[in-house]
Parts: sequence; structure tokens; C-alpha cells
Amino acid sequence: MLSNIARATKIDNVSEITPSRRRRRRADADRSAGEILRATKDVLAVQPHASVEDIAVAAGVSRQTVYAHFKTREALISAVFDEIAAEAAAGMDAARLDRAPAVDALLQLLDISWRTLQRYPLLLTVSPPAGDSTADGKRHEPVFDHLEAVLSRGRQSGEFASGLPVPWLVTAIATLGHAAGDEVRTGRMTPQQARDTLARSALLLCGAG
Amino acid sequence: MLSNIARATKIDNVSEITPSRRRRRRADADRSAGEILRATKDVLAVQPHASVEDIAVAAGVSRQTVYAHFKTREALISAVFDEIAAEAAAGMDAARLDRAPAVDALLQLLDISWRTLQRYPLLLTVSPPAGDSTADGKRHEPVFDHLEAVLSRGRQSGEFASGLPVPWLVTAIATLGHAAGDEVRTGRMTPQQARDTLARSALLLCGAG
DNA sequence: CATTAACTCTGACATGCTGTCAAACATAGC
DNA sequence: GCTATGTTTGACAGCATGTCAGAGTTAATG
Repeated sequence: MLSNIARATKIDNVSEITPSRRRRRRADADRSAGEILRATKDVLAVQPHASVEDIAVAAGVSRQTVYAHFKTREALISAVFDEIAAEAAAGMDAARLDRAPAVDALLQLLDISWRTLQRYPLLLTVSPPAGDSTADGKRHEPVFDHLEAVLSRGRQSGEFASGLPVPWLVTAIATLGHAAGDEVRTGRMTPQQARDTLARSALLLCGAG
Repeated sequence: MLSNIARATKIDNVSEITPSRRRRRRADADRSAGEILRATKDVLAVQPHASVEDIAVAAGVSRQTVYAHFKTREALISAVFDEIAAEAAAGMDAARLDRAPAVDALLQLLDISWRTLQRYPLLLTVSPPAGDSTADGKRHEPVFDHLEAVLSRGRQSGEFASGLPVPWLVTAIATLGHAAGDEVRTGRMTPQQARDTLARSALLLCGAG
């Protein structure tokens, strides 16, 4: 995980080319990058338009150090989204849903995603940099893959019979998750209501209502 | 409609207080405000992060003139969203769906919204200023009201039986509309596919599938 | 431990955008 | 034609992003 952070940063030990001439990455750097990412999550959760300076201060680091680790502000935010997505995907891996009935597995996935959404409020207020190729299909790939796997399985087993294309179901369910989170954020639903409503909506879309 | 624009602008004829001492608003101003709104739609559709200067140039007007009509960049974008919402709402009014079966009415509403979304690509790429009270519940109110009315009616008539709360259905369907538009924008669906998929999804959520 | 490379910090700078102000100028309304 | 209303030009402050250079620290290595 930490090595993942290191690999994502700007100051990158490219020693693979000239194997043993260079020193190894300093522990400082990892700690700084970690602090910056942590601070970014915290600050953006409260202040979605926070400046790089704000984040740097919260991380106990100078603004220029942030730029030493992340090329641009967008790259920083991208890294945060990547990290969160990876965390959620790891939770999904750990849940071992391969054998469970698709309906149960789907509900489990929703639960994990839901908790991630509650843990990181910035997911609802900060718009992810529309950087890469398609919209933001690439960043959440690890998460979406889980969802797609379960949906495909449920369709083949006959549990999901709505006939809607699986890729659309992935998008739709993810989108509804966002919307449900927003209902909570704006106080129009309790977390409990939102969780249940989201689950029911997803099942309806899948044709398992 | 034009008077609505005038009322939304900064330079506002407050003659209601001192009735006949002041001159009436110049035709210039209306024309400028109109051009600016038109240009904003055009430019933002292509370049979602366009500057006020870019918009001013496209409107054939100086940057300061833009600020003469709209307090801030956000206010300008807000006005654009308002105008588009009003246009869509007007179309919904004109459709006279009060008597039609709720399912048909819902499909009509989706169709109108869908065409609006296709006509104004900026709706998908520009995030609306989260200004007012709740998220963006106030701005689209005219549109959402139509949707809510039809959904409530369908529920009472027994056509919609999913049991999901009507306010949530409004949000969910609107959100899915956005998602469907995005599928088209990114080339993952043809407009035709997206339209059908959206309709089917909405009916499923309503329990009319 | 001493060396040295890696990292961070301070300060300064260029650039671009938003928003404001003032004064000269143009034009539509009366 | 007079005059309020709009527009333009030009200038300005403030703030944010991103870059650079140089001095100062700190961790890895032998």
C-alpha cells in the first residue's frame, strides 16, 4: 500500500534503470505523501474548494512540498480518489462474495460502498477530475469490476431478470449511491432510510424486487 | 420571459418604488443580457471551464458588461440553469399531461427532459453552483414539481407500486437521466439506447415494469 | 560517525482568473 | 436635443496555481 503511494508520487525512485547506484527513497517522503493525502481528505470534506495552501498547512508541510509529491492540484485529488477506491475494493475482496447468492452479494457490495461514502464525505462534494479517457470510468474500475461481476453472475443464475444491460446497471447503481448519499448530506433522509431505499432501488433495477 | 431575464439581472429597474420619475430599462440591456446568456450556453458546452472573458467575447461584449448584468460568474451560470429549467418546465406545461395515464405522462416527461439534456450539453459537463439552500433542489423546482405530480398521481391510481418514497423517485429518476446522458456523451450508448434504457429504468423504479 | 544524496523550506516570480472602480464614450428614451 | 442608462477602456487588488533557485535539514549508506 505504501509502496503504491510511493509509486504514484512525483519524486519517484527510478532505480530500476540504474539498479544500485542510487539511494533508496527516504522515509520522510513516504510520511509526507501520506500526511498530504490524509490532510486532503480531511480538508476537502469540510471545504470542497480548499486551496493547495490550505491542504499543505493541514498536512504540516509547505505548499511547495505538496507540488513535490503531486504534479498538480488535480493530480492530488486524483490520488485521493484512487486511494479511496482502492480501499473500498480491498474491502470487497476481503468479503469473498464469489459463492454467495447474487442478491446477497449485491447487498454486501452496496453496504461496503455505502460505508465508504459515509466515511469520506468529500466523495459527495468534490467533483473528481474528469481527467483520463472516459468520464471517471477508469478510476473506480476496481470497484466497478466487483459490481459487474456480481451483476453478471446474478443475470446468468436468473436472479436478476430486468433485462437492462449490465454496464448500465453498474453505472445506474453507482449513481443512485451518490444520490442516496446526497439525501443524507442534505438532511432529507436518515442514513438508515437512505441505505434501505438504495438497496431496494438497486434490486428493482436488477429485476429482483 | 424577457422580463424574467431583466428581473434576474443586476441592473434592475426598481421604478416600482418611485413610479414615474425614472426612465424605463433600455432595450440595449435586454439584448446584452440575452446575448450573454446565449453565449454562455454555447461556450460552456464546448469548454466547461471557460472564463468570463471567453464568454464575453463570444457574446460580443466586454467582460465588465457581463459583470454589469450578473454579480458573479456563479450567478451567471445559475441564471443559465434557471433559464434552461424554465424552458423545460414550459414544455412540460404545454404537454398537458394532467389527464393522461401516469405511465404515459411519465414517459412524456422523460422525453422532454431528455431532449433538453441533448440540446444543452453543458448540463452534463458544468456542475451547477451549489448555491442556495439545499443541494440544487431549488433551481429545478419547476421541473421537479411536474415529475412529482405525475409520480404522486401514479401512486394513487395504483399504476406505480414500488413503495419507494416519491421524493426519492424524483431524485433517482433525475439522477439516472444525467447518467444516461453521460453514457451518450462518452459514446458508450447511442441516444436511442440511452433513451429506452432510461425509460425502462424509471418504470422499474416506479414499480410499473 | 561522516558523507552525501534526498527531502523540505523560504522567498520570489510569472501567469491567469475574479471582481471592482473610475472616467470617457455611445445610445436609446423622453 | 437633453439626459439617464449602458458600454467600453484601462487600471487595480486579491487570490490561486505552478515554477524556480538557494539555503537548510535529515535520513541512508559505507
